[in-house]
Amino acid sequence: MTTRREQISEERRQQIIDGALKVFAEKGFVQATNKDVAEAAGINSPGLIYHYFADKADLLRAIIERYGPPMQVLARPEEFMQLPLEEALTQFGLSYLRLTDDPKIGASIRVLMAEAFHNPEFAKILAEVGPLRVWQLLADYLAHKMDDGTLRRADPRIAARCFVGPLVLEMLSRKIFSLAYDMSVDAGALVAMNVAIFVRGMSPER
Amino acid sequence: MTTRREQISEERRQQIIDGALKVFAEKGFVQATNKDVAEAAGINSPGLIYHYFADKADLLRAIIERYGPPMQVLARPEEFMQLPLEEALTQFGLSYLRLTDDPKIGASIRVLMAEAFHNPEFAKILAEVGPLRVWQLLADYLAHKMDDGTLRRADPRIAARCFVGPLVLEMLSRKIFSLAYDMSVDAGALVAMNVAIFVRGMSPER
DNA sequence: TACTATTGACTGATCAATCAAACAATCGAT
DNA sequence: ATCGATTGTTTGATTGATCAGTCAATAGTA
Repeated sequence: MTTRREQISEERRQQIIDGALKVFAEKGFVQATNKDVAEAAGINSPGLIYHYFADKADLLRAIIERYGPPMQVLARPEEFMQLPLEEALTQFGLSYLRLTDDPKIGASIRVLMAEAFHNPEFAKILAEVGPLRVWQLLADYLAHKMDDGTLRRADPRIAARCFVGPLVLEMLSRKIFSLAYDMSVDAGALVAMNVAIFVRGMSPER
Repeated sequence: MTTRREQISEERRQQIIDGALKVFAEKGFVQATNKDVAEAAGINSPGLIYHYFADKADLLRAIIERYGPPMQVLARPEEFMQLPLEEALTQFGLSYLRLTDDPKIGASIRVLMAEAFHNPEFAKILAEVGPLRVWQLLADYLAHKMDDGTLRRADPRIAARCFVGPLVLEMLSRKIFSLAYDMSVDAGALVAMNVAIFVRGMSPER
């Protein structure tokens, strides 16, 4: 049973996580001060943070747990493996780009990537639970489609990278680097074109 | 005429820039201390840095001037525009990936990208002098090839992104994130496959 | 009353930047 | 050549600011 007190306590905790996420995404983990976090979280004292979290790094851990990017495609890999080619690729592309539609997930990706930049250890762990697993799924799917003759034979890992590259670039430039201004390219159009090029480019030779 | 004194002075300056580049690439600009820089540069006092540079940010400026990524393709745009399709794309891809063969340029890209993460202002400037200009060149080339019937009609900016994406992803994961370990993919093979897919995928419909 | 939540003052550490003094090279005058 | 003056280089001690984390006191709730 959760008492009223535990509820409020949980809300406060969440409040602080969100404040930290906002500040970390803007200024980076190192430059964000506890005072910044307290202000963004709407609490009056930086000291209170330490009632809920062990230290600054613990805040980062909490952000990962709360907003670590999920990926819909990954949730049902067997289903994904059965989809026809164009549908699978389009769905893959769209869910990849839709990841950052939730600003909080977008912000958390920003924070985690920035952290990975300075910390190879962390980068490795992050890559393994995130992108690498997803790309492996895609590589497996492509290998399957090569086996049944829908696609021409090639190294499926390289092929997967060729398909995923433009998606990563889009996410990176738009959401992470906020470079939306002059290269206003529709996400849907990008995915459609990327799928079209890839499917034609990988169709079996005749 | 450069006196012996000016020579030594210039060497010291360079020494400090290299030390700073090393430390900034490893720990990030904010976390790197002047003491770190002095040690990496092989000088005995952090105070000396201020004899050669106005402040810490000035060190970053010096790194940009010294190691800001050049791009061979950009040097002779007219020549590039005249190349046949596969050759142009292959050359473009290889020079893109070769950028980071020089560890110092690789390190500087690391430093600048990490900085751009925390500073939208800086990100915009960096993007404009670097990637955006290169991608625009590619988009122009593709538009040209669409006009003469070598490629099918499409938005050249999106097409350019589809081609560049895998290259950026490769550079990012390999050199910037140091994720070389388990996905050992040859750069040449990646470029070749990316070109092949793109050329077939964008060839005119029959 | 007993317990938890909250505050803000405080501490100790770190670090960018300054500075005065020591040191070294260069050069002109003798 | 030698000397001293001048200029540029290097050092390490110091300063002042910032900030993560602590703590004792206070407010609020069951």
